[in-house]
Amino acid sequence: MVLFADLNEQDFSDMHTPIDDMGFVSGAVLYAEGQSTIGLFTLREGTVKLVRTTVDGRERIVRILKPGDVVGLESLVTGRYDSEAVAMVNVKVCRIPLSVIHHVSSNSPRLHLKLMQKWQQALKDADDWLAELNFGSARQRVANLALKMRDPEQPRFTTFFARDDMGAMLDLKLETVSREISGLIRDGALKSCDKQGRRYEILNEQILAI
Amino acid sequence: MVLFADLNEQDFSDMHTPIDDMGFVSGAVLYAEGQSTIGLFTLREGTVKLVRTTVDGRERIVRILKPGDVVGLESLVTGRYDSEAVAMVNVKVCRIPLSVIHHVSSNSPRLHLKLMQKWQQALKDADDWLAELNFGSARQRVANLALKMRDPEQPRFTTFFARDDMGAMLDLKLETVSREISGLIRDGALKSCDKQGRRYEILNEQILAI
DNA sequence: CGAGCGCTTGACCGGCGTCAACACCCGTGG
DNA sequence: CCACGGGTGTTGACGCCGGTCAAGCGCTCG
Repeated sequence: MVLFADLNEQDFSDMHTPIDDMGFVSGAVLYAEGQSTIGLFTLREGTVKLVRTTVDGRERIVRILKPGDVVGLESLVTGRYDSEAVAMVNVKVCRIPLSVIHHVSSNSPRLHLKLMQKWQQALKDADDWLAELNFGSARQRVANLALKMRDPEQPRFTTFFARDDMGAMLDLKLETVSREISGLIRDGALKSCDKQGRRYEILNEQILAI
Repeated sequence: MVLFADLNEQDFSDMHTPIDDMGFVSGAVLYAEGQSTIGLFTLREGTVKLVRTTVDGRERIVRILKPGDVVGLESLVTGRYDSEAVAMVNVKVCRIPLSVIHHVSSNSPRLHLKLMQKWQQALKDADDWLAELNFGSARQRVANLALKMRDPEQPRFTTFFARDDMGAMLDLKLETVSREISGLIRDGALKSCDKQGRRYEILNEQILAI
């Protein structure tokens, strides 16, 4: 498991509350911005977007979580969620009550370390997101997203999202995203693999890296 | 102190390594991106910018740290710094060797909690930075920065930075930043207090909040 | 087979970037 | 005390990138 991989038997025997295996369908909301905590989630399958709504009602995607990430980490400290979490596809998660984390982490240095690593990773992801995806021309943003979303097993392929989601990630309008993708295809950097505009093959990495 | 406020005598007696009180002049580099750790810093006075350099050589300011914040938290986990830290004014910091943190934190739940709070705050700051300052028109970005940088004691006043630094924060060119500030002054939202263009009085909060 | 949603493409316009000149502050040295 | 020079902030002119509005297409699912 994501958080409990390094625990020993003593640690496990300290847990009394059950841990729920849960599923959410695509588009389902795991929790809302500002909602008081119902525990934290470890993501087993699928992708989750963290969304913030600005005062003027526009939605901004601040991060994408992938399997192995923890969803709602901040509620461990504040008891509230800082953003909305939405399943981007059908996802599988484990819900862990805060009481379990609090109880075990005060006794297990191993869970402590794991939590620290999750915090560090989340912060790095956030900074990467800002530095790589929200800087420079529209072309560069889309290209960087393509590189960021490469399939770990098959690096020749990359997967995109719905165009308005991509716009909310990159601070671009969906039309601009669409145009830039078309441009990258024309320039021979990408090739479309499906008809829904999600999966692409990377033909020329150099062009994307500019 | 920032991290050790809640510790008891036992915790303190566990520390053997000295903690350095240090100062950096404006513009000095506390550490470089990728550098292996020399400990973490708690910021006592002044402001520090965290800078990332993109592959094509442009600089991006990912966050501003203020007194009470921890500088270089990530090195606690990875042993390296994820970004460059630069003093924006003359600053005073405490340097804490990692060995001290590691040793005390495995014995003190109080330090544990403090660290967790620092991680949470840093992550929230990062997400806020993205959602509030890097979204929308140039005018909105500058206005949001003005609100974010209000003086805690005298909320009527706010302090800006060098124009190119502001550009690196907001992903704007320095000329655009300058123009938008002038625009806000023309519209009666701000009033310049000094001749260097750093300190401004907020005359109309409504205009800034748009 | 038809309706609806999402993606693409086009035309046009405005906002921001670019390049340049200028103003102002400040430190330096005569 | 003033003259000078460099650094920083401001302002202007102009062009281009990306936003806006709109139409059209193709997929998917009823």
